[in-house]
Amino acid sequence: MVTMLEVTDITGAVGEVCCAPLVKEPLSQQEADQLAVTLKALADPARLRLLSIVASSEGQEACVCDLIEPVGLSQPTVSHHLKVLTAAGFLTRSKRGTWAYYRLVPEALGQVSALLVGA
Amino acid sequence: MVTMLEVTDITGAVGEVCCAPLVKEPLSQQEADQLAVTLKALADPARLRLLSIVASSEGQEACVCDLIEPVGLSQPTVSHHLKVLTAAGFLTRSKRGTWAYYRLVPEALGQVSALLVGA
DNA sequence: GGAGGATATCGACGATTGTCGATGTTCAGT
DNA sequence: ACTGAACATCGACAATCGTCGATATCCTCC
Repeated sequence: MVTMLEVTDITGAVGEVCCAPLVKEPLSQQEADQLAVTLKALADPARLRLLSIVASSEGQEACVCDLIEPVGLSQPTVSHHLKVLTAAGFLTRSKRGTWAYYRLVPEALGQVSALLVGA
Repeated sequence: MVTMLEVTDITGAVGEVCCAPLVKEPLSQQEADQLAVTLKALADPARLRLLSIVASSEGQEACVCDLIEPVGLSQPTVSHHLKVLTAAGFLTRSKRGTWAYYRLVPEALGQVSALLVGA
């Protein structure tokens, strides 16, 4: 069975669909599939909150321990959401000691935004 | 059972979450829920293709009969997706004779885009 | 008013998703 | 080495989603 999470180590799929303005010409099947995968990663309340918390932290990075309590979900669930966001290219992960720090990929949201509206 | 489609006649939820830059400050639970609903409407290959076909038609509108064959799905399924897009505020529906024409709401995508990146 | 065409709704089905508890893994300090 | 802490993975479960065929609704034209 092929699950979405198998693309985890692709290190971000946001940039792969490039410069195809949604409103200008019809999307191909592949373009639509790619963009849908990226948007699906964003289309969840918990992930949106996690992303916004990371984005508004100093250095635009935060460790998992600081994210669990604000979103009010279990640690495995938070870990899962962070993995999805990372696989989609919105976050990067770096481990320092026992802690895992997730940092925002600044251009990622902008690229999605550019795909929706014209470039 | 409460389904997502019961909000069909809300005539668009895109504008309701206003001016909350995702990257500036953490989203509240309600803001995240709203934005997630809107993004979920977008996060499907078939709907993205339908939206882009409508958007790139003359007058940015198209009737259902012209949409079925390009996306390669059954008529009920296309109808369903158009309803979701309309409920989310990306399309409007107007019936002329036997035909139903769906037209792009031009500002809708821009508002979502503005929510993702800074205003 | 009956027939046929365009679209919407309904009911059902398999597939995917979000969530959790339990467990595994890796690292720091003693 | 052992313990405890931080995080990831696993397996399971309920809920949601995308899709279809069948059917209902609405309109036009003869």
